[in-house]
Amino acid sequence: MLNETLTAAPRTCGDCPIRHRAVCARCEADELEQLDKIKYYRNFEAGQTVIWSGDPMDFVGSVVSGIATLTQTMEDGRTQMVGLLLPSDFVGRPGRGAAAYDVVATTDLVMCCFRKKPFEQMMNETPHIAQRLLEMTLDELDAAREWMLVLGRKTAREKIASLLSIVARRNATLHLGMRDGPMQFVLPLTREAMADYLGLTLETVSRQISALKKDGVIRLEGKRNVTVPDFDRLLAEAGDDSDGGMLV
Amino acid sequence: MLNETLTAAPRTCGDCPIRHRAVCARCEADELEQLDKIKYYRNFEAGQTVIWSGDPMDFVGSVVSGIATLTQTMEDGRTQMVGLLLPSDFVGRPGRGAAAYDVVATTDLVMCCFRKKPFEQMMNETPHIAQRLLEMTLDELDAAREWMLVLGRKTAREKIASLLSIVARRNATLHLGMRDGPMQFVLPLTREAMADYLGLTLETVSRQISALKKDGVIRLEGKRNVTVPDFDRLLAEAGDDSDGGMLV
DNA sequence: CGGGGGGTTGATCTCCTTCAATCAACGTGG
DNA sequence: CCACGTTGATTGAAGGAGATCAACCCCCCG
Repeated sequence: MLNETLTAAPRTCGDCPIRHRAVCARCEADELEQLDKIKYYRNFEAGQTVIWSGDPMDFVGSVVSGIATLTQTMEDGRTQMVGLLLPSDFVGRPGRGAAAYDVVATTDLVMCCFRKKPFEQMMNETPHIAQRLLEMTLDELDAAREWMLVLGRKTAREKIASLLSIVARRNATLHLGMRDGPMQFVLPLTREAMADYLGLTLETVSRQISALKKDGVIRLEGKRNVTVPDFDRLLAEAGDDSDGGMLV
Repeated sequence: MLNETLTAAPRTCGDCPIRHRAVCARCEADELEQLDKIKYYRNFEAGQTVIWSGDPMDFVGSVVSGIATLTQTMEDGRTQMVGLLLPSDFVGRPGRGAAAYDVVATTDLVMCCFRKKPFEQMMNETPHIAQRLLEMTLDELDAAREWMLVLGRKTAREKIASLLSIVARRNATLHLGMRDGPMQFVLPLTREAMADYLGLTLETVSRQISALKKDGVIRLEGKRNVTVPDFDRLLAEAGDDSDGGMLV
């Protein structure tokens, strides 16, 4: 359960835990070699800002381990998370000079960065990268649209249940396709981060989590360790149909 | 002002009003010829459903003229719009067998459809299509994220102002880059569609539009014709900084 | 003339926010 | 070792923005 994230950069692409899921997933050996020449690792501590919105970006890259958030902020300080970056997720937009969002490390973070200019050039030459990036972007677009339903139409309780089910599902697929029985996982977000994700206040998040606990939908050990005794029940609370809207 | 949309399909790709902005934008003459063999036009009347979520999709395509909406619906009937499809926008996801969303024609609609299988094959062979689709998908993702801020953190009044400013801006860029002076445009959506877009009820939409009118932010002729005397004022009401968060 | 779709407006209710107090865990320095 | 501050979280009380329920209008069309 622990140690699902490395804390150090892998030595070579062969060692890389995200080798088969990141933007480089489809690359051949020679293409990896090319990428290797323009890549470098960067480490961030929990809480550190990776990029400020509006700053010039001279790199793009992948999350190797740890979790980061993508957020937008209004002048008066209201903030909305618009992306949750997990290992293998891609950061940055080829062709864009400045960052559009704040990127903040939620946990300790390792990123595999590519210098932007040469990466863009490689994209034009080797279709494997562009193909994979298209696939990943389409997936993100689907996730964003799913989230628009959550933000626009779901109640606070449903929002929390939706977030929990998403984290739970991701955890299950990560850890060798859910053995049935109660699922357990660690919430990677503070109450405030959850509120920013769901368009709520942190007080409401806290209240609804307590309510779900009281109603037996989830169990808690400490603040972060969640157990879901009945996943279908959680999905029902999220307002999803029980097959979970699988799109594949 | 009128007749910005054709009501009939173009005869050839050369005539096509979206030739330089759609998924085929980067194609060479020979590639267009190839596309021509797998394409066909379809017409829909206002209100008609183009695709039902969950239905098998044997085509993908572009909006040639008219407007369509992408919506998600929960079992109890709550619906959230997750995309507004304007001329040149792409419909469908290569690689996916079934539709993930309802697509409904808001106005009379002409679509340029490609049979899915051969289109997917062309995508693998000609990078121009995949490149353009990636670009378009990244733009859509940015739009979706902008919308997540609107849905999650803005007030009803700000939501309406945001929607109006988006429609206004699109109209301005379409019609030869805003001559300054009051902008005018036609709202392409009913109050109910706006509500579905913004995560509100149609009553709230109506009230807030009335309020913006009373406060002089907009003027109305009939229900649909909007005049914006001071665009910066509208942006301020939307909670955007006056440069409009340009990302380029 | 009747009917229906789209829109506006009013009254009431409710869910979530706001403001505020309290708590537990943790680290730090005297 | 204990007082103190900090950070994340919980809980309570009060208020408000928007939902809900409902009446009504306008206009087009059969």
